Amino acid sequence: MARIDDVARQAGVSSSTVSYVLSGKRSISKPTRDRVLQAVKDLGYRPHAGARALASSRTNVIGLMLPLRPGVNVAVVMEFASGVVTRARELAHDVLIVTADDPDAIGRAIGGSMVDSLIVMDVESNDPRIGVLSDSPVPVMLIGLPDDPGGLSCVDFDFEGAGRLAVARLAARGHTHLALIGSPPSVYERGTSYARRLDRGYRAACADRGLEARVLQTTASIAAGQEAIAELLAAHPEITGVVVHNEAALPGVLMGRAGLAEPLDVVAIAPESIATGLGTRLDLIALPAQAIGREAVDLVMAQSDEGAAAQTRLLSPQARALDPSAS
Amino acid sequence: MARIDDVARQAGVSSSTVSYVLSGKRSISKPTRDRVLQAVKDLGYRPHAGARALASSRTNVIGLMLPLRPGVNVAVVMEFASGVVTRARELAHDVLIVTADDPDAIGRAIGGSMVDSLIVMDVESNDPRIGVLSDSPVPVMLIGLPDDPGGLSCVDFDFEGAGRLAVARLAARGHTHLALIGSPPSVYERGTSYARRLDRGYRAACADRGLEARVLQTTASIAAGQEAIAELLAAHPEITGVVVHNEAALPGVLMGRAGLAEPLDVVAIAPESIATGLGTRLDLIALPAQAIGREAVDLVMAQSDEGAAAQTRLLSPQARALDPSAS
DNA sequence: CTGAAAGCGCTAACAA
DNA sequence: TTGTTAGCGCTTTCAG
Repeated sequence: MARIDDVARQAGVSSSTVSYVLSGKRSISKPTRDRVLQAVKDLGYRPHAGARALASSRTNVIGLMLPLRPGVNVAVVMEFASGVVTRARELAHDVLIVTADDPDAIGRAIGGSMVDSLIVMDVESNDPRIGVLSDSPVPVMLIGLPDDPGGLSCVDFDFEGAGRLAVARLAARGHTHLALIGSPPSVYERGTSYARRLDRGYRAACADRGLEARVLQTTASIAAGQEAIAELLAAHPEITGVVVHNEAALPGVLMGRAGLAEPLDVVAIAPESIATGLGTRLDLIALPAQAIGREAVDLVMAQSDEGAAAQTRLLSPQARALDPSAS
Repeated sequence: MARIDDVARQAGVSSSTVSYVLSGKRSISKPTRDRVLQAVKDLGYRPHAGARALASSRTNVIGLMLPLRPGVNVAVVMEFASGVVTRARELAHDVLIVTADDPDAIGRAIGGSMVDSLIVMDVESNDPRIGVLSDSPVPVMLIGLPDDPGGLSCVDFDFEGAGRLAVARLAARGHTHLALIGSPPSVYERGTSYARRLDRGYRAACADRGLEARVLQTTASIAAGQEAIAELLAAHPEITGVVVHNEAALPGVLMGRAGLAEPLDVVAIAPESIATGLGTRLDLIALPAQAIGREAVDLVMAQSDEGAAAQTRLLSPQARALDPSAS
């Protein structure tokens, strides 16, 4: 592997000049720059990431802490992650995976100066990691919204707004008896904030309209979705509209709906890529997971590069009718 | 952040002793070691990853190149990835994500000495990356089986065997008219080897038994799965058994089956975690994605640590009846 | 506009 | 069993 001195010699300059050409931190005359870049290309020179990190205390790597425990919806996780990775690459950064269940991982990544910043996914209302993260020497970005962010930045979807919007959509179409087919009980119990926030928005919007706010916590499986519909309509045949916030159960709900005599109006909250995969007509409130991932990168980079302050950003919900037959 | 000299001073030893205690590359008397470890703990010392990489030319990071293009089944990708990440952590390694669509990524990761080895997912029959990877200075492990591995190691599922096994299962249960609901046409066209290999095994096993080998390339969506069943039985009502190798369409196939008058025997090839999520009885040939990920790590580490030779390993298929109601 | 040289924090000979 | 020391390859003052 060629080193910086090889490039310098080949271009007839000093190694510092090569460094400056590559970093652009100093103006270099065009002829010199051209010679250097040519030498870089000729030799296939790649700066050694470790040496660079050691000398500059910057790694150009973002840590991404993601949940790998059973029960999380991997498709949704991947959607966020791909937003992070894609945006990071656009900004010339790489992404190091840090698994959430490794207790020492945070320390290793941050303390070991492996990353310039850290994005933490799947943050719960009362997340035990927040304490450790709060006095991290590098900027930390939470995806999710804990009860107390402890001074850390957060990005997330406005789930409360999404719950309200879902009810508004159904109410506007004349429905007066609704239900929410929600996250699994385990997710509620774990205190995952998005489930609670969606619930809150849904209930508030129902209350505003004097509607009864039924909620069915539903296991994450297609079968559970089917059962939920059957169960719901058996107990409450007057229900004509449901909100579904459970990606794994959604197909089952739609299957259940297909078998009904009376029409059932469904508003789903899910990433668009997942909803379109269902190939069904659907009123969708798209969970912009990719966009949130990208936003997380932008915000955390602003903090590490420009020393921007911590902030919380919620992305607003937007509904759209999905109609695969129309495309 | 405490540095190695701080630890050395605190423990009353030299920095090299600290280094040796931490790496275990030299025997250290118990009292000395204890003092060092105590100092490490007291100061919250973390070795600087870059400095370590620079001095030792080892990063303890594995690169994982994964497909992020639209159309890949993220759930399946994540399954492989989680196997890689989990196993890597067990072996005290971290994982750096390298996206496949970034043409320069391989060079940056390998040339920049960011990783000790590279695992490449979703390798196609005639993958253009193989050329570059073949003369990589670090060991490379392919997940997938190209026509010509170019001297690189490969791990994959024995899809051909899985195709044979699926037919054997159905034949053993007395079926004589079968069909394969396979990958989307785009996957076949892209030359993704697993689709072809499964196809080959399926056809061979059919041929062995004098059965007609019908194949329906199916789009990756639930709706497509439903349509596939309808279409298939409309054209060939004599079919009583199908093999499904299309995770996204599988739920649709099962929905379609539920609506039939005659029973339809289904053998699915999919990761177990995906199949169990369906909550249905199912004859499953589990695609051991996690195990493959783990195996990839083990093999590539054997290469980088012990200089083991490149090799190809295919994991054998195993069938099992899935019955959620029984659990 | 360019160069020389002092580290960044660690590992691994080489010595003792 | 432990210490001394010369780098690893780069960035960035400080000089010119």
